[in-house]
Amino acid sequence: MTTDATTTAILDAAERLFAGSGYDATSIREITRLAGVNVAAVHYHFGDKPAVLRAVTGRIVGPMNARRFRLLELAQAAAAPDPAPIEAVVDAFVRPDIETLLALQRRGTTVAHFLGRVYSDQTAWIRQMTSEQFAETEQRFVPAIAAALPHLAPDEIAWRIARFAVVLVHTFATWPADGMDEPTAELTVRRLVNFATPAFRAPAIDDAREVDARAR
Amino acid sequence: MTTDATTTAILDAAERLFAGSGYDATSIREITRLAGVNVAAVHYHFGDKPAVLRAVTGRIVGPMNARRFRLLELAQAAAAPDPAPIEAVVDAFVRPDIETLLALQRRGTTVAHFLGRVYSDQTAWIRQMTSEQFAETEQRFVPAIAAALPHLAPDEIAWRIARFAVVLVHTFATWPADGMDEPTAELTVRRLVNFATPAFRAPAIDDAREVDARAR
DNA sequence: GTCTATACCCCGATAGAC
DNA sequence: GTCTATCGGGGTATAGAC
Repeated sequence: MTTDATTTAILDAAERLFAGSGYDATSIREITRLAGVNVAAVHYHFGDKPAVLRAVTGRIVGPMNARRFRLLELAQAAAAPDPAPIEAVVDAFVRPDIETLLALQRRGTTVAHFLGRVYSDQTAWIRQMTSEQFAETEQRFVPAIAAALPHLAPDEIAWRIARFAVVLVHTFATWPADGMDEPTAELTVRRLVNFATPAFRAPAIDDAREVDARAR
Repeated sequence: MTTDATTTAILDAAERLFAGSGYDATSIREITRLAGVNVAAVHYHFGDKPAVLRAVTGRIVGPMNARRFRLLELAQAAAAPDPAPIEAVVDAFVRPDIETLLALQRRGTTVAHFLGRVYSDQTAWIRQMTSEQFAETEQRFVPAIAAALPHLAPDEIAWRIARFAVVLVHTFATWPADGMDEPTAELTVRRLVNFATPAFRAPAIDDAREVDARAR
């Protein structure tokens, strides 16, 4: 089982160290020292160092995405038969992450910093891992946004989601060291939604050129 | 002088390797191997490894910022006595970087990836270096945006600039491997400006609540 | 499943000859 | 300014006893 005590201790320690110093700067020996287990245990339970990163990431991202999809469905159900409005879709994108981190309490800060580092890492195999995990999110949110903003092509929507995701990841990376309380978290969600919604609503550049021409 | 051949060779090699693999994953020995110089030369010319990163960064960012400030002044002069409109300010923020990278031709891709890595690095001393370099930009652009959007508090403007900067850094990190041609670069600038302008224009969240109340 | 011991390698930095 | 040699350390991974 994955609930094995040694396995969990290794994951917890790795999460903390990756969050604080990044993957490259963290050694297996540090992880085992912090976890109170033997060096060989890591190789026995995970195989190699990349597998540890994959395991730490998967443990966090799985539930987070599940929550995100559920919230999107709720927003769509609430608006039916109309499409969910763009604010609600953006909210469903951001809120699950902020709330999950808040619910994790003390570990939330660690997890935020960990996600901030992994999701902005440009190392090829790490990028591949994160973009595979992100694929389902994109696949579900592009149609939701397309329904709310029918003037945008799917490619343009995907482009904007990717830029917005970058801002969200930056929020993780700069997560306050002492965590957030509930009002601050709510404010963060509203601030992000407020900032991003008009960006999503912007006409595509070809349309913008038409608008310019019309205004002239 | 800084035009010393050995110094330049080391900087060029370090830039390439940092761009491709990141700071941690690049060793001084690799750098000297690629530069065709001796290991000890790095310590003689720079002192230590962090100093190499600082030198590589400074060589790029100095001219880039100079160009950014000049373009902001031009935009302001063109609009005088009115404040420069927000589109023009955002354009002056983005364009110098894209154009500098384009002008660097083949090296532009390397420099873009290098900047993408350094400016999203969360290591304390690297963050300090980059935020010091960014301070002057913030200091100049906050008033320029405040003049165009008087409904926003300076703190809120700084917050939005920081988020937008993150998107720009992401553009560097995902710069096409074979570089950009001029039309693509122009399209990238317009796409970014088009996406970001409405985000800057958004009312602050307290104002937004008032707007919601008024609409009710 | 857990531990010790170890193989084998690379690292940053410096001393000192040239 | 450049090079060789070396110090003192840490790294991943595995073999093999328990």
